[in-house]
Amino acid sequence: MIDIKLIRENSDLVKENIKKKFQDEKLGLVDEVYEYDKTYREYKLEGDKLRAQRNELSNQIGKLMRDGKKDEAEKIKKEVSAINEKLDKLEVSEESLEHEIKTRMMVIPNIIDSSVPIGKDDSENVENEKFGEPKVPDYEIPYHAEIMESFNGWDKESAGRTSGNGFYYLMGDMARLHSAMLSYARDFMIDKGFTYCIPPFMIRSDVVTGVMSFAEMDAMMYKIEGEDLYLIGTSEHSMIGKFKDQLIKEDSLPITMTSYSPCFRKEVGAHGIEERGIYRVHQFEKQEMVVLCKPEDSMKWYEKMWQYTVELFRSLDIPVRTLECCSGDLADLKVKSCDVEAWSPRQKKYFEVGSCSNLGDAQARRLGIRVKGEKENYYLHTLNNTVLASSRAIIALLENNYQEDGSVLIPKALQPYMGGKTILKPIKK
RNA sequence: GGAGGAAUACCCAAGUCCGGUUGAAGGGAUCGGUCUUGAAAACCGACAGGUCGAGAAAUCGGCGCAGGGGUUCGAAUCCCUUUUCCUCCGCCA
Repeated sequence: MIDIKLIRENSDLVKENIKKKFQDEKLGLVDEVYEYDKTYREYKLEGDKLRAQRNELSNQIGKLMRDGKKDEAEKIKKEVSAINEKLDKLEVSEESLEHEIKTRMMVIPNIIDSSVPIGKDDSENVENEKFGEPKVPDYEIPYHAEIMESFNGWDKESAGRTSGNGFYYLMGDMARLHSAMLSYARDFMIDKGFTYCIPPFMIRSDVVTGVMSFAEMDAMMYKIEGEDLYLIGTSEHSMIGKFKDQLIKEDSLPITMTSYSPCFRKEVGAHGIEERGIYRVHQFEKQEMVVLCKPEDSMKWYEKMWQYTVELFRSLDIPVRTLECCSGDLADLKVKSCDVEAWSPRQKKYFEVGSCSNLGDAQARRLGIRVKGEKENYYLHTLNNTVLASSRAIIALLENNYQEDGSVLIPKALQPYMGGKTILKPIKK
């Protein structure tokens, strides 16, 4: 959510931004908000005056009653009743205007950073930088599901029976590898000075609408039946929600956290669950990094954060690149975002393993996360980035460390978490 | 899940039964000063947070005692409701 002052003072900028995001259908909202807001402030001023009058007169009644001047009090009571009648009507209008403004403000996209490339959709995202040599061995790399199968490492069929499409059992070494990578990612971030957190895996609807747009909510979130609770799609949701309605001391910034959680996603829309394997699934686990900082520091943190993920994947011998999200592909709350993509020697292209985002003050404004400033209070900036998402990371690791004989080398960094094993040998070919 | 109790400002806390100069006593903390070589203590003084609106500003006004709603001329105070915490009981890894 943007600051309504922007619409009051510079609505052209807001419109320009909507155009950059190719959401022209939302252009009208800006003028609507402008007009509603103008009327709302008129009504509020009038209402405030009436309320001030009422307060004044009620006080008088109090005094008269104490002095025992009942008749005079009764006279003023009638006056106040008349004011209240006017107010009742006015307040209904005030409230409905407030509502109209809010619903529009909730869908007007955040102002994107000037550095964001302009483009319609994900096909126009821009490669920023490559890290590590994207090698293609001269033997064929099997599909990751087949590799896992060769270790008796997964069971899709049973998961289909228990839970349906989009779920899986990880077994044996694959399950261990999964946990090992998450543990390694956790320790990696702890070493960077981030605070390790385990948050609630379910959150209320007011938190959900605070951290994401309605479009994202519909496509992602599982609702618990009969309760005001949603399964989180990422721990970012609970970690940002943690600060809802808080006034934070300036000297406690930046707040840098690395959180673990399972992630549940409906994956409705564009791609859906169509591929076999564990590329796109309803459930995975993720180590996340979340930063709350002063507005002027958020871009610095953005740069740092994606670099941490790159560093982590490079330490696992996985080549990566960063892909900058273009304006049209950027979610409405985001100021700037890039994906970290891992190399797939099988597909001979990169695929997404993480996403780093600067949300500016959008989440803070929606949730009321403010900082006590020296002169005045302000909304802080929030950022989040994937450290490591279990399912995608396993694919990247298996493909990039696959040997011709079907074994998989375990990168040095991971060996302590795998009981010292240096290689996994297939059980069946 | 059942039965009780509680929620007041940065923290502690009075006020709630019995509605009216209480937007809120008192204490702590904080800031300034006196004293001191310096500090502490003591004493003196200041300061009450937040948010919305009007205004060039000084300033003024609305809201605001966990959230929402109601009764009333008027609500921290009465009623309903939601949430959270505490105690006890039940269930449980």
